[in-house]
Amino acid sequence: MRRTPQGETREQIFAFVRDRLLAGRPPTVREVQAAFGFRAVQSARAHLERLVEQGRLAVDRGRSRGYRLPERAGDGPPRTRLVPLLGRVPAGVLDEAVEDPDGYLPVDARGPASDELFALRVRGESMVGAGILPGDTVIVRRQPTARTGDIVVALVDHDATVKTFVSRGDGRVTLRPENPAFDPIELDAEAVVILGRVIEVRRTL
Amino acid sequence: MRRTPQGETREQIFAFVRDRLLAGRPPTVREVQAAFGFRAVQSARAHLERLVEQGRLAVDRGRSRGYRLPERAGDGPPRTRLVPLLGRVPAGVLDEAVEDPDGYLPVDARGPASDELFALRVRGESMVGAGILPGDTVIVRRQPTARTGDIVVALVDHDATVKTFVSRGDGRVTLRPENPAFDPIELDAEAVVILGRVIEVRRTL
DNA sequence: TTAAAAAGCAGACAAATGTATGCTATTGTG
DNA sequence: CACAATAGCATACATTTGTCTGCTTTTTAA
Repeated sequence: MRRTPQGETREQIFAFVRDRLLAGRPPTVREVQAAFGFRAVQSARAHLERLVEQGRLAVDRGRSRGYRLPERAGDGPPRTRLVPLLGRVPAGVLDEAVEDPDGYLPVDARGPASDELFALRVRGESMVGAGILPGDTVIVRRQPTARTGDIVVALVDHDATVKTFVSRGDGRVTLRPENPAFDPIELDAEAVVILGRVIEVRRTL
Repeated sequence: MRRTPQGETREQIFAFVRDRLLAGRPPTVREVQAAFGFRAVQSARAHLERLVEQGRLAVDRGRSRGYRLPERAGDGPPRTRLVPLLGRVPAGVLDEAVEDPDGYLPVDARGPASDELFALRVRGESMVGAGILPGDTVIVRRQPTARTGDIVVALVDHDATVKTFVSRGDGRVTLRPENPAFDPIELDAEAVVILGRVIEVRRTL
């Protein structure tokens, strides 16, 4: 029954449980017991219940491995989805490309439906002015239209390209690169095939 | 005993389990049973065991909620982890900041040392030249040292800042902004407190 | 056509797991 | 000091949950 200073063990228990939860592996009370060498289940349980009282943990009563991180007000827990990473988009046949992705990215998709998202690797330097570098990955929400200022993925000459969308009053649209070294692309509004809008940019270093 | 076409239900079960696992909430066999309206536990269990045979799921035998995503080498499904998003880092006490995060981000942590990650929101324009804009989120691997060229999070005047790390031969280091409007910071190598290295940059539009 | 595989049901058992009660010893505080 | 709060132990009990055996019906393939 060797004791530790007040609250110290509890901190370690919280860290332990938290790491387990972040790793997607909620622990049982007895796993906590074992991890800290308690000889009684209740020793672990008392700590856990205390953490719940303090609001640092939440719990599904009666369920196994029921301890969870409390959902902070406003934003709930991340709703992670896997989004297909497309190598290239062959001439607009998006559905086929989605069927055979290069891989999957985890995305916090609390907003839109998960099947309306896909990811694309950026080629070229035409968007460096917007902080989008070659090799970056963009996460795109599929939608056929866009508003001025949106960064979109559009089909130009049977190839997907990332540009800023600008709607002009005269029935034409501009796909604007964010790089003075590139020229804007002007098209008839009807001729523009928009695959979707960029909602996130990622870069792995 | 209404049947579904071969393999169809199994796909849905896999998607269900996968989503639960990605959300950090491994389901029980009976939860799968309930989710699909099976009248027998074994119906759900048979599907799950089949998915394990196929290598699409892994399982901790005898443990409750023991089904997991298999960790394949190479390009298997992403090993998603939730990484704490820190609002600010008060004077180097990183552990305390991790205890009370602003939220969590899903990260594909197939690489090494996935439990040493945290995320930070970038303030200021000092790194726009590297494609890191104000408001961007950086994902950081905790490490006390860095190599020249690494983009690091360092403590300068009790505040966390993102800069490019440059080690010079004379026992001093430079924290270099990637923006000509900012001046480099020079420090003694011993005086630099490096919190970690930036491994990913994210921007939500 | 016939056999094997697949999908599902029913019921039961055993292990894992959450929960409760009562106890001792230590620490902190008015 | 007295006393409450804290930390921990021991044991028991109830629920949850994983696992198993045997069965029926449909689909697939030899």
